[in-house]
Amino acid sequence: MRTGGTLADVAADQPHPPVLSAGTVAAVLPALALREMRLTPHRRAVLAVLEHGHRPLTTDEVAAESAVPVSTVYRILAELVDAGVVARVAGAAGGDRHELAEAFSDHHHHHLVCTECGIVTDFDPSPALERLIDKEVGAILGATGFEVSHHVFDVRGRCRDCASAGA
Amino acid sequence: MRTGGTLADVAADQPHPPVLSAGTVAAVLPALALREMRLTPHRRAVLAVLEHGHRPLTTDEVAAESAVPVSTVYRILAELVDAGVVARVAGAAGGDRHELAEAFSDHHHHHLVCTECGIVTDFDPSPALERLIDKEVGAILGATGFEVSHHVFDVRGRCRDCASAGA
DNA sequence: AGCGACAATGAGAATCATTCTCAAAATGAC
DNA sequence: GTCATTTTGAGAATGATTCTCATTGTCGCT
Repeated sequence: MRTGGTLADVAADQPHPPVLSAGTVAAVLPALALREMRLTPHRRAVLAVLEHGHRPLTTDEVAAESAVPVSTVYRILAELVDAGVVARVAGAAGGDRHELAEAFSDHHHHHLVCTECGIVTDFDPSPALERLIDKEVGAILGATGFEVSHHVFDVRGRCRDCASAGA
Repeated sequence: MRTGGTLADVAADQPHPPVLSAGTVAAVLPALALREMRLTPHRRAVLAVLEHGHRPLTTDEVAAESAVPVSTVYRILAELVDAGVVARVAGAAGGDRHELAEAFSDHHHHHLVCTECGIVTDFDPSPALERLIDKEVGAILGATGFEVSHHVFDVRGRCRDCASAGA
């Protein structure tokens, strides 16, 4: 083989398993090391799928795209959530979704959750909103004794597809 | 019986099932009528429990306090969510929770979700934050084609009890 | 008061996502 | 290489939620 192989040919050979970016690898390794966890091929595959998803994915989506067995995906996701590398996102329905934790991803963002098909998309908040949220959230501990770890700001409704299809 | 019965005695006979307030009944009836649903004793009991809970309750909590069979509670909650009378709240774990929808409850509020024990408490946002959120959310449709129905602003962390017990 | 149509109920079966189990395979240290 | 440890994976076990369907309750009508 490989006679007149082009880049496209190579890409066609591996349509599914995406590759984990070097930057993410560098960021993730120390976090895993803290827990004495290795960056195994499977974990790498799961992270790669999440990184390339650019939106929270269901466990099934991760399993399908990473070609890792379901039971292993469940375990790996749980471990990664534990290690703080992955965030669990409560979607509309059809099971929880996961995405790279913000510290390992590009930026702070929020979610548009479609209550019809359950898909979740990322969207960026304005800095002004974030500043106000942070201020507000900071006051909670004093007022209620509740120890804040982070906040979730989701917007629910119908995604463009469901809105145009539905009515 | 009923010889020297006092109010306290009567109360002791029905410690659990709370009563649905007249205001809520008035607000809920038209919403049910739209769906040709009746305000049956069971539905009334479920709503009463939610109204008196003052925080999102799990299905089991509702079943236990309303003395309505579990399978019926599931169906009733689903119907009421459908009718827009009840809101489903994604808690930390241990199943979804439900509370009266904002339109039928006292006010707009958000949630403090304890990631340790899963309990969810209501808290009030500041008007300034709400105004900014509304403005921001209003811009989403134009920018993304996403048809917003409402927003969810949850704060996650450890409740006072778990924080003091845990460490 | 009686009837008929339909809404509501509930006990248990069925389903579905998630977790657990445990033996086999991979890895890293020496 | 060899050992100790971590990771994996197929399937069983669990637990929450949904479904089924025969029974019961309710409303409108007479």
